[in-house]
Amino acid sequence: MKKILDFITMEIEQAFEQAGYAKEYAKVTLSDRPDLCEYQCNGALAAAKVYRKAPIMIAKDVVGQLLQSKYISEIEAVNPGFINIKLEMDFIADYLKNMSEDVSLGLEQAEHPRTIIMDYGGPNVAKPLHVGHLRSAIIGESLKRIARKMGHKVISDIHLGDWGLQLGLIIVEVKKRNPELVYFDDAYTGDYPKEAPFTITELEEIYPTASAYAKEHIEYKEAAMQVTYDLQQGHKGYQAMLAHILNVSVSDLKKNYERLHVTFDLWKGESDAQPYIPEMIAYLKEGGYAHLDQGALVIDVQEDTDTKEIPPCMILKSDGASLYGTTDLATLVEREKLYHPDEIIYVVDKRQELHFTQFFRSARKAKIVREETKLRFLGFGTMNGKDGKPFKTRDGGVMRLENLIKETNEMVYSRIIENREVSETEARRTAEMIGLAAIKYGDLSNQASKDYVFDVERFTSFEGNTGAYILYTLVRIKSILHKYIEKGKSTKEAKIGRAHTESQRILMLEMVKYNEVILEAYEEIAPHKICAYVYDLANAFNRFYHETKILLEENEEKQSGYIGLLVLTQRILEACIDMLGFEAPERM
RNA sequence: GUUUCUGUAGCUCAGUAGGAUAGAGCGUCCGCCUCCUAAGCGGAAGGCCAGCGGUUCGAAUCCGCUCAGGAACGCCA
Repeated sequence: MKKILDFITMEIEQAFEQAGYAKEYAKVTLSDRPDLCEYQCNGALAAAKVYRKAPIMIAKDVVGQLLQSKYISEIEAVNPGFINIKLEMDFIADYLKNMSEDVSLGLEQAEHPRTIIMDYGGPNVAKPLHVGHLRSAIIGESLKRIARKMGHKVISDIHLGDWGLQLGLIIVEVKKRNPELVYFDDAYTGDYPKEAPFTITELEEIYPTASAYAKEHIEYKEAAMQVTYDLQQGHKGYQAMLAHILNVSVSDLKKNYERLHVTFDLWKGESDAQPYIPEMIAYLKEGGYAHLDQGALVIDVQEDTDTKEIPPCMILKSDGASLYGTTDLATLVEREKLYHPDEIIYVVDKRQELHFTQFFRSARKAKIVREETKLRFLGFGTMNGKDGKPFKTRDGGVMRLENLIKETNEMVYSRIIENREVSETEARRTAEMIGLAAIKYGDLSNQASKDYVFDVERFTSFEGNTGAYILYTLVRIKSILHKYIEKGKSTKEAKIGRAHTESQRILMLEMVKYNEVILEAYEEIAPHKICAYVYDLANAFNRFYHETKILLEENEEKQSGYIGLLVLTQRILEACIDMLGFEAPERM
């Protein structure tokens, strides 16, 4: 379905041409003076220079062409040269009718669906999820859902951190504690046990212990580096150990991501890229893309237009071990081979930006990706505490994600039982839904690239621009529709008609924007635009709700129109929050 | 040091392509439940858009400088 703006722009373009001006000036935008008009065109102001004519004259010429229109009810040229537009009511009503008849609510489906790999999550195995992982998961999940709604094929990959020194450290520590295990017996040739020699709880303790110990004891660290190297060279016992670490860790991670309603199509990790590395290194050397520098293998990525020095991308350390640049490139080799993506989006902490420019340039230079493959880096900002410093627990430690969710839900729960009389189980279940909405909405309503303040008090408050407000609006709609159906009426027969009041018209104008808002959020990889929209829509609805007695309305046609609006508003809100990654309860 | 991001109401944030009177929420103050969930709605106060200069008919937005804060800067990821 065409966007509402397309219809109007089309007409205005025609008018510009008929009046003798270039149609490039016919850009129509939402009005920023809603008291004066609904849409506006500022093209006459821009055109004034070129045509050496007063902008108001141009505007008047254009308006003169548009006195008859299917879409526009009022159009006016205003000093110094604005063109103010109000829409035809029947046109709005028809547009909404068409939206409700479409499964995708009139959202234009991609003509040529792209295959997009979304790389987000990126947790380390053997380490519990903490708040640092929250943003990547929330933002990435939302982008995935938005792109899918637009009709694209999205493959999400968690890209586990399961390679590198951390593995060596874990293995060395396990060896220190249980040297008798078969994994450490080089003479052993049999099968390795299926059961892991540790639980997730133990694993979570092993890594920090080892890491701390390595800082104090150089020979321990060297042993870990050796083990890392051996692992990378295919040491059987260590490989088996890695499999255990992965198993234990992944099943725990799955549980936690599920709680966030975050899912991945692929649970690949850095280790999966390993098989591609030797061949890739050979290719990079032979092609002359990489060279030795101070003993390390690097790819130069400096470009003439750079204002700063970009250090080369390091492929192999001087001891021959691979590092993150290596695995990232090798992962790209695999992705090209298996999925042939049109686009890859990395949702990663913005502090890694330099690494990603190095890595992207290397990939391009060495032709590891096709020229038309788009590589995008969405760097997100830090999640800070109320003090403006990186989020910590009360005693200054790293906050585990589990605990953050638990605390949020707890807070929401206590607010629910303050306000409503509900059963314990319902209150708990509702608290989980609101809690998730609170966290996600709190995060996504900020621009991803900026740092933001995570304030549980504010996010879980039941007032103002919060996730709970959106859910509450939905619950109100559901409640009315429920009662309407209880009266024996069917919502399916409801027909959207002309607006009878100002608040109804405002609501309808808000609904009509859905299409363009989602497209914009997709193109700019900006979920916060959906948050802003969903808030405006909820606002417009609540105002309408307040002024309109829907169930008491006696005029059948009016009531039918109201119900039609409610049903469509519900569908739009639900589609939006689905793209944000949460859902609404039946009651709250 | 170099590079880069950020600076908008007391606080947390929006601000669409350079356009009309810079918008929300929280907090403060004032109204509104005999009526579909008041977790709501209406209203008021609150701004030199960090500062200075430039481009333009017109700047929060573009350019330059200054100030303040954050971040990155080859063998960690």
